[in-house]
This record gives sequence, structure tokens and C-alpha cells, in this order.
Amino acid sequence: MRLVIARCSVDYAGRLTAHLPLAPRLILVKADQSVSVHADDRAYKPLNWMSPPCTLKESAPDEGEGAVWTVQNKAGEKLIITMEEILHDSSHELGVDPGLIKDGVEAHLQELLADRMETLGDGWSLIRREYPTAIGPVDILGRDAEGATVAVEIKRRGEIDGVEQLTRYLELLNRDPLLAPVSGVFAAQEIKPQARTLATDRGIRCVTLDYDALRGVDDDKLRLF
Amino acid sequence: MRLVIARCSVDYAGRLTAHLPLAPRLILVKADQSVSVHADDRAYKPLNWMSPPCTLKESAPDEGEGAVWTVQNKAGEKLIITMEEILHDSSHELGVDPGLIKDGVEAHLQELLADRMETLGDGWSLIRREYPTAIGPVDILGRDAEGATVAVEIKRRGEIDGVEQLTRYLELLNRDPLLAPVSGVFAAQEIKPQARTLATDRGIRCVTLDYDALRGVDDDKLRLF
DNA sequence: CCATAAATGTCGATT
DNA sequence: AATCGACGTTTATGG
Repeated sequence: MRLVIARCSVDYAGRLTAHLPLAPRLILVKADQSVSVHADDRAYKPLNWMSPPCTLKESAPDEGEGAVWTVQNKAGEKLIITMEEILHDSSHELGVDPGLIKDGVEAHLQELLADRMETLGDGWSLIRREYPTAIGPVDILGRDAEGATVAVEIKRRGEIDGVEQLTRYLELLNRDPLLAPVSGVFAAQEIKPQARTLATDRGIRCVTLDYDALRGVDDDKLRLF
Repeated sequence: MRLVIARCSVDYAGRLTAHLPLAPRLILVKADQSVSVHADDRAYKPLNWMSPPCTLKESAPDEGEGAVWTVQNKAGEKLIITMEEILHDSSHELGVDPGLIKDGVEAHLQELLADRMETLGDGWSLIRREYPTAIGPVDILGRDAEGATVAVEIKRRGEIDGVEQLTRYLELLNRDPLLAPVSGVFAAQEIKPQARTLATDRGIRCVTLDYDALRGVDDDKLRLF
């Protein structure tokens, strides 16, 4: 990892063209040759960047002129950094990162709920997860206590497009005489008011999932083994 | 802007929970108090971060122990960085960045297509761009050779969301007896198979736009002036 | 390698 | 504050 603070101007030509006027900025060069240019605000997004795989060429600075860095990828996108003044330049060996351990993403919710269909109602059972259709997989297909088919769409945050997605699945599934009638359940840790309104209007039941409770149950199960 | 290279472990608790085991990493603290943690790969995305507005509290390190940084935002999301060993620590004044100048592609497509409605069919003509409706402006409203109204939705990349958007417009426009019947065209530089399937199923025509060809025509026109 | 959906998406505009 | 749409979305995953 190389850290450079420099007064520089930057040009990007690729999916769009963009220009950064001369100013002091941080330039990060990582071990994979990727480059990012940061201003002194915003944590997440660099002003400009080039993702790996890419190659960095550093021109020998001419007399009285700054160096020019050219970063290029296979697709021909180019990032050109013109250095006017280097204010800091240091390199550091970091090694490979052990990586992020995440908990609480949609995949976990799906696993937990598939294992605990009775959360949705007594006597409910799983047909299968990721039930395939022509327009994409349904998160969970199951049966209610009466044996009727139910399609469940799971989101971490339930918003309108999730309801639209489930609506499309329901329309398609209900054309299949072997499955119809299929009802819908929209399950999320948090459901936005508009999404709830739309779902209800379409006869889709909304269920707020308590991740800790679901996981707690699962932990209890695990504890038995 | 403060640059710290340190062996650290990181915990995030907020929209999800995440953990980074002890390893050497770069920690960026920007002027707006935002914090990001970077590994030595990937230009774009930090391993962990806290966006502004947020506050950083740095604990006084106890005897023989590393400091603990706690970064917190209004919503109560927390980023906790435990420093085991500081390998580098420097601060730099950068000032406010003059900002990025973009020259995009997206808006151009609409202009170009509006100028060249015959691309969609012989005898087609423009009614207007950005035709206003209660749920937002329709990219292009036009007429086909028979004089029937056509709503055109333009995207750089045609995905399912765009089809949904056009569907909503069509439903609304078709309630207007002065316009109905209104047919739909989904136009994009690239249309994803699922989007195409859905559009076709709904009687919406899909058209792939050739940006260079459209622009070429336009350039020819411009050259005349 | 292509296609698809998730993301601590972020970011800006508009209501 | 909430919603909507765009993003050089990026990133992971499954075929």
C-alpha cells in the first residue's frame, strides 16, 4: 500500500469522462495495482478510481514538471493523474487481509426462516428455497396449514420494489394449475410504510422478522447437538 | 486527513454486525470525522466505514494496551477499532476539493432519440420529451405511423425496474381518453434477458439503441451548421 | 465468462 | 424524513 498526498489534477476517460482540477488529494495505490483518489471528506467513495485488474505506469517527471501516472484496465478505461507537488509519499506492507465476517444479511434470514416456517403460521411447511421460475428464483415456496401454496419474499429492508418482485412471482406462479392458488408473504426485518400499504392492497401479508429471535431459536437448536 | 497504518481489529454494529480479525490495515480519518478501514486490495470499497455525520472518540490507551476508537452516528451505528500496534500515523491539511466535473452519456440518449424518432419506426414522430405525469415524467411521448400514442422509456442498461417504471406510466396514460390507447417501447443500449421477457409478456416492444450510430447521425446534422 | 441479485450500497433531487 | 432513480454503481454468487 502506497500513500501519496499530492497536489494533482485527474482525468478519467472510460464509461464517462471526468476531470478533477488541481488540488491537494490523497492517492492510494494498493498491492493489486488499483488506484483511488480521495478528497478530505466522505468515507465511502473515492473521487476517482481504477479497479483491479489494471496497470499503473508512472512517467519520469521532466525537468520542472510533475510526474504523470496512467492507470489503465483491459477495457481501455484510463485514469490519468498529473502530479504537481508531492506532499507525502510512503509505502507499507500489509499482507492479505483475513476478510470480513458478516452477520445479518438476507441469505441468513432466508436460511433461518426456511428452518422455521412455523414462524409464519402453525402447520406451515417448506417446499423449497430459491424455487426457480422464468423470471428468477422465489426466495421460499411453502405450504400453509391448509396445504395451499405460499410464496415468500424475504428482504432485510422491505421496500416497494420487493413487493413488486413478489407480485410478479405470484402472477406467474398462479398461472401454474399445479400450484395455484398461490398466496404471498412479504417478510423483512423492517417494512417501509408505502411497501406495507402496497402489499396489503394486493392481498399480500406482511411479516416483520425478528432476526435475533430467529437466530435465538436456531442457537437453541444448535445447542442440542 | 489523518492516515494511520495499524494492526487492528474492527467491529461494526448497525445495519448488520460485522467483524474484522486482527491484521494490518489503513485507517483514514477525514476532515468531516468520517472513518474508513482499507485492506491492501480493491480501489473502491473500504472493508468498514462510518459515513458522516459521525463522531470519533479515541480512548486513552491503557498500560500495555492499544487505543480503542469508537465512531458513532446519529442512528446509533457504531464502528469500533481496536488498535494493537500503530505502524504509521500522519496528518495532512487538504482543504475543500473543487469537485468533479462529469460529462455523462445518459442524458444524451434521450436527446438523440427524440431527434431521431424514425429510428423506432417509419413515420414515427415526437410529441415531447419529459412528458409530465402525476408519477413523474415519461422520457419520450410520441406517435407511431398510425398516429397512435407511444410512451418510450430510455435507459442506458435496460433492467426489470425500467420495465416496471414504463408499465406504471402506461397504466396511467391509458386512463387518459385523449391519449389512449398508448403503447410502450423500452429502449436501451443493452437489455437484460429477464427485462426483455417481462416487457414482451406485457406487450412492450424492446429496442436496442446504438449510441454511436445515433450520435453519428447527430454529428452529421451538427456538421451542416 | 456471463447473468443476476444484494448491498452497512451511496448520492443527489424532490416532496 | 421519506421516496425515487441513477451510479464509471461494486460485489458476490451461481450457471
